[in-house]
Amino acid sequence: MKIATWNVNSIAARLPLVTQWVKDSRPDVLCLQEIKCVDAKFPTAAFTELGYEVVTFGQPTYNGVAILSLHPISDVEKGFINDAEDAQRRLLAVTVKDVRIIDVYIPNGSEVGSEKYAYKLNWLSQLHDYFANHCDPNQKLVIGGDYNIAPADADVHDPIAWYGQILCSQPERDALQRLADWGLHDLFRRHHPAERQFSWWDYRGGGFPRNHGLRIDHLWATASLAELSKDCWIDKAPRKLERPSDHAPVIAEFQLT
DNA sequence: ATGGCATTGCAACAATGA
Repeated sequence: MKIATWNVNSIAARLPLVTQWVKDSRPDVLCLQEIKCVDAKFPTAAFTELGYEVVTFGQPTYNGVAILSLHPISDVEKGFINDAEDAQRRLLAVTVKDVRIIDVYIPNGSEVGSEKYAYKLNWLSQLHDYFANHCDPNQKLVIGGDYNIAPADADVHDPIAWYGQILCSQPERDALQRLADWGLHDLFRRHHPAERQFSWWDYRGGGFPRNHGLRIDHLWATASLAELSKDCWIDKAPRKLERPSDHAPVIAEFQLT
């Protein structure tokens, strides 16, 4: 069973590329972020034609998450428990084959010290509480998404240039560590302890050809599910195509019936 | 210090991203 995550930076702009990748890769589950459209405008039919069930939690212009699954989806939860109606749509949880799957688009944070940075740290705190109060570290659970945090310097092309900057600052990394301490394991690192690979490259300044990237898209799993994981990898191929997302998909394979 | 590139909503360029 393959579970994948991909920040597509607008599903409308990326539809041909995403459907082609889904046809080629056939993930059992795909968590999408930044769909940037309302639910009614999500191209659901393009994926049901490929055999997928689709759940969306969209909003116009910014944010929005969706999950595609080849297997039946149950127990859909949208957003945090006490979110206001107009809250930013960044969290979507489903159950597929007894695995709790949580799709997140963690806020970017703009600049360290900014209002958006405070919002990001608060959102991360809410995410921790969501796990602490609402999930069981002993269940099979995976959280996939654009975390907008490079967990360590090994996840950064130029750690000196990025030192203390947004996506790399210590408070962000500490917030991520709190989630890890709840009981989550970085599947890419588990299978590739020393590899320097990235999942996002800036559109500007030839970021991709120069491999000026960060590893900010992740699949983290509870221990019982991590034990069943066979590998986790980043597929750079779609980043090389015409009109790509600035993020590459991340995929984990599990030994599940 | 700034822009660099891309997307959306709007119908020019501002907001946002990372």
